[in-house]
Amino acid sequence: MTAATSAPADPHGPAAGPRRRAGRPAAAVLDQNGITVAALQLIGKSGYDGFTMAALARTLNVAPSALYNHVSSKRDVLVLVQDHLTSFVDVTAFAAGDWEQAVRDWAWSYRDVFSKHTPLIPVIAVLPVADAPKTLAMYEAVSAGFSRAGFPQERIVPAIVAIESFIFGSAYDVTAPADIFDSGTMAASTPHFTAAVQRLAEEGHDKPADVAFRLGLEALLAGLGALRAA
Amino acid sequence: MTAATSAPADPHGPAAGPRRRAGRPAAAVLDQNGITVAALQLIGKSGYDGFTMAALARTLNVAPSALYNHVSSKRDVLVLVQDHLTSFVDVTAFAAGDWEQAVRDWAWSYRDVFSKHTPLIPVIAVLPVADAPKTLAMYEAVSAGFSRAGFPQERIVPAIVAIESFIFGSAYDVTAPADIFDSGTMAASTPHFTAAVQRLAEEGHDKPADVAFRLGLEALLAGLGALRAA
DNA sequence: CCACTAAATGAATGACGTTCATTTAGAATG
DNA sequence: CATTCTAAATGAACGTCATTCATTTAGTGG
Repeated sequence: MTAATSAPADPHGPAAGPRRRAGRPAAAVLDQNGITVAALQLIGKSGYDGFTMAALARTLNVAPSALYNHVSSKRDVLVLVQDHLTSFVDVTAFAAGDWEQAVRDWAWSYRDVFSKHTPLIPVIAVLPVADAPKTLAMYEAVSAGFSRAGFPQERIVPAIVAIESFIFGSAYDVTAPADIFDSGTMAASTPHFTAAVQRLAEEGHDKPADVAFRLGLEALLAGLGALRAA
Repeated sequence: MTAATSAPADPHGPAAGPRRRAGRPAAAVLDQNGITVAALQLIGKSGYDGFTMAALARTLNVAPSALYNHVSSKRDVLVLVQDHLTSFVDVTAFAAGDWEQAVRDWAWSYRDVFSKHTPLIPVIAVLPVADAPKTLAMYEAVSAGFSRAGFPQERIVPAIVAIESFIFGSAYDVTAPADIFDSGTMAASTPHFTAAVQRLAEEGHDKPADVAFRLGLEALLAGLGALRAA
């Protein structure tokens, strides 16, 4: 359905073979990769509010409608951006030996990448992997690491999904306002919660989102690591 | 900023005291509670795509602009809906003794409620608790349970946040298409991942989202439970 | 030179959220 | 009872978007 889907499978990177049937016009001003890069730049400069098809077309010196020759919807552009971002997620540690440390590195970098792009989370979370080749490549690296670490085959996907779910939720946390737990006028009626918030504020020097992420990730690592073969 | 914020603190429920200074017109057709209930009904019938201010006004037999006397934006309506939904999350088990089972019950019901309302997740995840009294009440019940279970004070909030992050991410999973892990034409280049997906499909009888949620939740329970005082 | 085609154009469309000047109608005041 | 005040509702705008479509443009292979 999406342009990302309808694009021909491209196992050897963006520069596909020149297989065309008929006369072809001049080198196109636009292509999916150019749109993706321009979109990412625009989002970086204007945020997701300023990211409109008109603004994207403007940065490419093109009419808005021209985009629809290469992309079937705005959501399609977001899918392309999302997949591109995924290539910035660090999976290198899965090539080495230490499963725990590899998951740690992967999870932190994954969270960091998407905490700057939370509007993409509703897209990525339900996107078929076939529509996102770089995301699929990430899954391959991660599941290879799980497999080598002695994870039972039938638990690999659920374990990855569980960690990923935690990552997505945690990415939102990073963007939450600092006073999100301030009870305001209702503090008196919520003594336990208010006390807990207070104690955390006294104690903590790291950012609250990082404290929670570390705590949850280490718990997951401990709990999931127990599934590995001895 | 939001109407939920600017609404007067109301410690005794919706029926506040009749403190008015001057003449008051007839009983208003609209109020925040009525808007919230109508919004929830509309979302249930038409989904979040069909949920527009115009459609909401229509179900209330009112002009769209009339809504803005009681609510300052569409986001405000979503905040009201979100807070209302939170009252359907089950926290009763925290009153009993078993911390693990209480967290289990809470987490599953929390996920089930919001898996039908994933468009609210970007809202709820970064919403100050002061703007959502029922959500705050939930936190109070949960943190009281953690406290009684022997959790160190300074870890209570991070632990709740971690579990909640996992819940939000998992809520998206529930809505993912069944073929989300189908590698399609790229299966050959992702052998480990494809094999893992295959094994899960053979093995599993539960819904994949439930398998992943159970696995992650039990891991979190084990890992976080270890923090409790002996 | 011709025929074909992908790509770009520019105008138009239809939603949608939101604003605002104006009207409405009950309640308090004297 | 008449006046005055005020919250609430109205209906007509506005501006912003994503998206569509008939038409034009310009290389390329035959």
